[in-house]
Amino acid sequence: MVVDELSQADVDRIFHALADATRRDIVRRTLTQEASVSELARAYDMSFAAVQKHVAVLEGAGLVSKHSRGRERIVRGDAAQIARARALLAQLEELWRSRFSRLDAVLADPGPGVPDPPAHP
Amino acid sequence: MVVDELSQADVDRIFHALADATRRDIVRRTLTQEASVSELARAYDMSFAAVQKHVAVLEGAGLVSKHSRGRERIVRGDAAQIARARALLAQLEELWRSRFSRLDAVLADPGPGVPDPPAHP
DNA sequence: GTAACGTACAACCAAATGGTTGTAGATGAG
DNA sequence: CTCATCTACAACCATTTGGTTGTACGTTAC
Repeated sequence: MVVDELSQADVDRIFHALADATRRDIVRRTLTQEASVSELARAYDMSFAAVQKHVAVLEGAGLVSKHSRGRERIVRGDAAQIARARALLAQLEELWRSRFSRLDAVLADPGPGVPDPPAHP
Repeated sequence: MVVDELSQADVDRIFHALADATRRDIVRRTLTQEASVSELARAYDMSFAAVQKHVAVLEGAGLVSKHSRGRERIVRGDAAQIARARALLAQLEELWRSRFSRLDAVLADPGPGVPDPPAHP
């Protein structure tokens, strides 16, 4: 599979979730070591509820998952979802590398530096 | 340089700019072939001003650049900025792959393999 | 059992977002 | 010159976002 099934709305959610420094830090942290929501909340200068909301945004984007452990909710970063986002960007770059394959532009505009224009009888 | 100088606010802008399907499409389009703002505007079901705003967001994030050509403003996608965003995601993934190397007890990290576990008498 | 902890969720608020319309300035075409 | 085109930008509006506080509930510790 080149890019697995991600709707535009899914991609919207992923990039939106990554467009916040606190959320990126939560992903970074929970990728290396899972943590409870309150452990995360202690790390940032905002209320518990605010951190809870950030985690919810990340979870909605599939960038972290939560599971229960006693009374705690353990948050774990999902590297696979990040890999999907990276693949999307790689696709864009690939599109750029192949930008000259649009040959119909050549017909209208031979451009400078074309030493040997094709003769057409 | 591993990651060139991008402030957190820069990264915020890049991912926020990518968190919209119309904007991603503009990037896709202008990566393969540059286009004027009005050419772009014709492609979407919204006002010229709305497209103009999207282009401004992309430009603020460094994902496209604009230059004048007569009375037109030509928009061109910037693959280098996309590469930077991709590198950030790659960094996160790398962090994940090395998540077991965090043995903070091991101050002088001997690296993977741990050939000689310390004896404690 | 009771108290403390961890979480969920609602209600509220200021600011940002994404769209609109309208106006005005440059530039190219006839 | 005159007119149409392309762009910039302001003003406005509904919705979303990112934060707050407060309340309620399940779980662990004592």
